[in-house]
Amino acid sequence: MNQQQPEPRWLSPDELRAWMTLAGVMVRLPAALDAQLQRDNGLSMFEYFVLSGLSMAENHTSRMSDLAEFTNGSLSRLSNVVKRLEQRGAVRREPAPENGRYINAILTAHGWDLVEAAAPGHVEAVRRLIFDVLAPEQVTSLGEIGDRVLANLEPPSAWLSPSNAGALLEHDPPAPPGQA
Amino acid sequence: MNQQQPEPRWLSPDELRAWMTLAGVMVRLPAALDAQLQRDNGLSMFEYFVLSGLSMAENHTSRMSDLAEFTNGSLSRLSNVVKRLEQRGAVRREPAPENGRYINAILTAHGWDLVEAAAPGHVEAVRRLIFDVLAPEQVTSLGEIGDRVLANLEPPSAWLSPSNAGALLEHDPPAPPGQA
DNA sequence: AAAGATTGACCGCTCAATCTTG
DNA sequence: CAAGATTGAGCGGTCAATCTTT
Repeated sequence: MNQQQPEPRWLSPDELRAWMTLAGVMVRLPAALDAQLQRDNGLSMFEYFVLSGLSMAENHTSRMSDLAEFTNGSLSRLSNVVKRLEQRGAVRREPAPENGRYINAILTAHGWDLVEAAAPGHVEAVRRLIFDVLAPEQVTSLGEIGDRVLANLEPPSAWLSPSNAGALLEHDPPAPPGQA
Repeated sequence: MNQQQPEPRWLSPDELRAWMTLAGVMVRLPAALDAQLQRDNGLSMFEYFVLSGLSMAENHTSRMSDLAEFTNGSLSRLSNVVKRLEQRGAVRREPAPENGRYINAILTAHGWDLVEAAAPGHVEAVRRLIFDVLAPEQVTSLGEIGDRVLANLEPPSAWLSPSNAGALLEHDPPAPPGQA
């Protein structure tokens, strides 16, 4: 006992500033995008990602687990959200033919209309809030930085199906609004 | 009527990838940092920012509005959180002497102990999850990118006191753990 | 028994309404 | 009456327990 713990490596001024800024972005940017979607289309960003993910998936169909991964959400959160989307007629669910444990979420025609209506405004907001203020090389840089950080970040335990990750997006989108 | 709406400017493949990555980071990074603080110190990141902000403020004191700005939170959220922190004995509140409309939040000795205990682990997590995987020039780049995006982002309406913004951090920190 | 998914109780955030001070 | 702050109702997310299919 009485083991001396190592002096913490504090952040340099540059790092501290970058971190404070990043913290601000992580809070305010999603809030701004959520506000736009909610106001114009009555959707949360999470709901939009669900519908958008399905719109890009083969046969507009995706297993709940894959969809959870795609949306960066827990399976239980997704389950709740999909239930509500189903009540709104935007999605339906059925067990996968090949294995009854898997549940497929399927975009309905009405769900398609919802994404299609929401996509332009959302993409416009993303463009205005992010890419319009960045130089092209900053976009590249942002992508690389994000990739590195994300690769170092395991899914917040209790999310996710252990086995097959990322079946989504491994083929090309059948059609628009595959935009995010 | 029948006004033709402009064809939406979709995202380029690079932009789309950057945005998907960023979306992942915005969800998973806060979750990871929250998990560390919760597990090791029983604090949410928001609570930590509150205590940390006070620890850096003059006399360990800050107006509720300034603190809300600093923490990127709504005044009402802050009010609820500070109430709980007060019940835990980490903070106390009193009206500002010069103007009874202003409420000052003040860090207690116990609150100081809490931040001091939590800071090393939190900073270590920030370092491990972000700066350890980035080259120095990427840190610079991240800071610039974040600044641009943030500058373009007004506070989500209903947050914030209209007048005096950012009284916090305009003087130098009295002491550690001023490390965010 | 394990994987995939769902459920419900708890907790915290949001929004609008309210209170208080100047 | 306006600015600053608080309150409470409603809603949505989390976590652990449960259900179902293999």
